[in-house]
Amino acid sequence: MQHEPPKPHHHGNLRNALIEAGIDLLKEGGLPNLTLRKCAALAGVSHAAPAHHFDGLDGLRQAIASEGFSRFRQAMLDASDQVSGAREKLRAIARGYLAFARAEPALYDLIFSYRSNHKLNADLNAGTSQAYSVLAEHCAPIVPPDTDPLVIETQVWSLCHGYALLILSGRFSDGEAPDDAVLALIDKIGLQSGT
Amino acid sequence: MQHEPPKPHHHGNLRNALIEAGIDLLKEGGLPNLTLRKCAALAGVSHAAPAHHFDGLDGLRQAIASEGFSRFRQAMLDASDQVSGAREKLRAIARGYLAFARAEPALYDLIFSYRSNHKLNADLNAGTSQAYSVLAEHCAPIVPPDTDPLVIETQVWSLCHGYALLILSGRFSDGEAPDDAVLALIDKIGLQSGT
DNA sequence: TGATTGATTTTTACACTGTCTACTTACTTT
DNA sequence: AAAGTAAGTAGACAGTGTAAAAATCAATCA
Repeated sequence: MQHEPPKPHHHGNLRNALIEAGIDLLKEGGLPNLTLRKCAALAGVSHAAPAHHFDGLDGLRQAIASEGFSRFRQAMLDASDQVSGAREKLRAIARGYLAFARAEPALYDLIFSYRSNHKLNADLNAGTSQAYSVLAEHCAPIVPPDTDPLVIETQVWSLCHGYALLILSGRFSDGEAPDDAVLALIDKIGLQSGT
Repeated sequence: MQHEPPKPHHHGNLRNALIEAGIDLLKEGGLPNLTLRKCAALAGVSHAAPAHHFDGLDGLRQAIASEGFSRFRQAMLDASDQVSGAREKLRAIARGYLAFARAEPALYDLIFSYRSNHKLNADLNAGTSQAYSVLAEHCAPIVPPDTDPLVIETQVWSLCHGYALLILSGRFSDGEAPDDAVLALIDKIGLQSGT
């Protein structure tokens, strides 16, 4: 039995290198800049290597999206860890959400670019579930007893998602996006309406 | 075989025909199905005609997006006209918003696919402004005296936009999307927080 | 050791796309 | 009627994803 680290081929760890190259391409030129051939060139392999590794362009995008969801989830968790209290943590989640969208707009675009008709692989499905779990767990404390948690989660998620996309669309000048005022609406989610 | 008369060469209203063909392509296969060459074939012209007319693919997409914004605006107005009262009309706007996204998902994707770096032509700019005006005018009555209208508008817009995209992502099974419960949050926008 | 085997990677080829240029047709103007 | 301009065509080119072959590499086996 060799305990030597495996040295697969020309390239040490082509799969990860391709994912990293793909993320760089996204940063550089957005979604349309992520092509199999550019990714191959950036990783120093032949143009057909990525397709074989990920079973086509969609597979590469799903692999990158899976990594993207992992980073997205971590951005939310990092923000949550800096405060305490249910509603404070929920607001922090929202701030982490927006921070990720602003820091990695193209990656954010990619992970939310899938529509219902797409068949997602296991990795990407797990990634989305784990990211959604973070949101759901932070919503749980503010769900009123007679309310479906899905409704509260969807309200929070919709507000963050929609606002993030309005920011990315360029609607607000730099530094003029009214984050706090807009996200203040989160504090009204889950409260009794009438009183 | 008769002697074929020379092709009309002058398509009556090629510009509109191409926009219509493009919308059909979107319905059929989503954003990636909208190509200059398919659009040309569907309109019965040579493959380079659309590029000449719209100055490239991006021009065609902007022209279609402009038409899309017009229909989007009309969908909101139609919904608003069916009810009366400020908050009722605002909720109706939201329902019209969702109805359009569900009816024309690819067109909805297209009109919101532009990022800040894109240079938009005059038509598209006007289209976005007119659509936003409908929202802003319906928000105006619920803006508290000491609040920036932009905040209220952004809260409503974010909620609708985010929720529409969650629906299109396939998160909810057919007929199980909790529209009313989620949009109930609109009723809490613009209210004094404490009380 | 030497050969085999199976997975990786390259090579080669093809169809499709946007764009560019030259060309032809149709209509307008003088 | 002639010239000129706009509209649409035809062909070529580089870039793209994909599929199939061919070549390379690492590990195993006799």
